[in-house]
Amino acid sequence: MKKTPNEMTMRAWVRLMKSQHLLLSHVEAALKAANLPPLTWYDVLLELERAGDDGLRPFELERDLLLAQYNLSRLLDRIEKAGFIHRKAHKEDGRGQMVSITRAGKTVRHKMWPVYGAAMNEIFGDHLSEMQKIELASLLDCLINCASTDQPEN
Amino acid sequence: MKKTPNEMTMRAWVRLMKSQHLLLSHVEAALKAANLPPLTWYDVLLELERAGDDGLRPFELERDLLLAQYNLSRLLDRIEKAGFIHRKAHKEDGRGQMVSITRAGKTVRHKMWPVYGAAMNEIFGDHLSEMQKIELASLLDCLINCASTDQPEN
DNA sequence: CCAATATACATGCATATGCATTTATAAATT
DNA sequence: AATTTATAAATGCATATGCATGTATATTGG
Repeated sequence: MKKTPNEMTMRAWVRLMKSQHLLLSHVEAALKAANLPPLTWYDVLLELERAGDDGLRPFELERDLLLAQYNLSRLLDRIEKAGFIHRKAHKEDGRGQMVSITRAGKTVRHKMWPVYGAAMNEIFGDHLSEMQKIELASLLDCLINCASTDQPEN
Repeated sequence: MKKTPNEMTMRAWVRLMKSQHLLLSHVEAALKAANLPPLTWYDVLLELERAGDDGLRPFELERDLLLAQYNLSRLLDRIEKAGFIHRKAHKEDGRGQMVSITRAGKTVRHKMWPVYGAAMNEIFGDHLSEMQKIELASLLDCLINCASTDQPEN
């Protein structure tokens, strides 16, 4: 069924790409304006904060955040260099490591959230009703599930 | 009204980011697997093909494609180097130039479309009904309009 | 007409991403 | 136990992106 998309498919596709781009740029710009790290750092820090003191293995972060392995490896380098995470060798698995958030990491994440959240509301949350958000989330959820099951990637 | 987003806002936000990421990766991977240029090239080539023989000014492309100026400048470098576009000085505006698509550019765009289209259908089009696509497009359209009017960027 | 400012585009430098490969260890197979 | 295969993570190299600034021309306002 390798057909070419119909009109409505293309319209929805383009809007999805464009809206995401606009919304993400807005939030990134807000963070930058506040002299805070980029959004990816927030995602990592949040995962780690939720994971508790033991932290997570990089490959777990990789799956959760949909990041490529080499990409995450270097992202962790940067965040570590900034002092927001801590890496140590894994006790049992000699190949691996444990990544945990530091106190400074928690602090910066807490400083990021109001900026992130406000920007999210401003560009997104405030423009849709609760009902619309539910509909949107449901439509996208369908896509995400299909994509995750159909596709080999992740 | 700098409030923190509510639960539904966050759910919808995350899904929007995640779905776009999954869908886009799928299409990019399909193009790469077919030894074709990335999606951005397609967008540029399509705009130029639609624009006709005279082509477009870079700043017009910039607005249409939501690309940063310096970013577009280098993108055009690469596409030009590949022989898919042609740049020449603008006749009246000494600062500017005209960018037009070459025959090879048209050819490659035509080769890209079936791959792009098939991937789009596979990961997106085929998983939503026409009605759902209309709903989705409409919801996103609202966001795009708000973002474009609210925000200074573009 | 000329100085000040704005617009169009390019570029040096830092950072980020992708790809392929490498290193190290673990698990599985014989 | 030795060999193969799989998994965890890092890295050299190419490409892409962002930021600030540079260069050239155009426009505006005195």
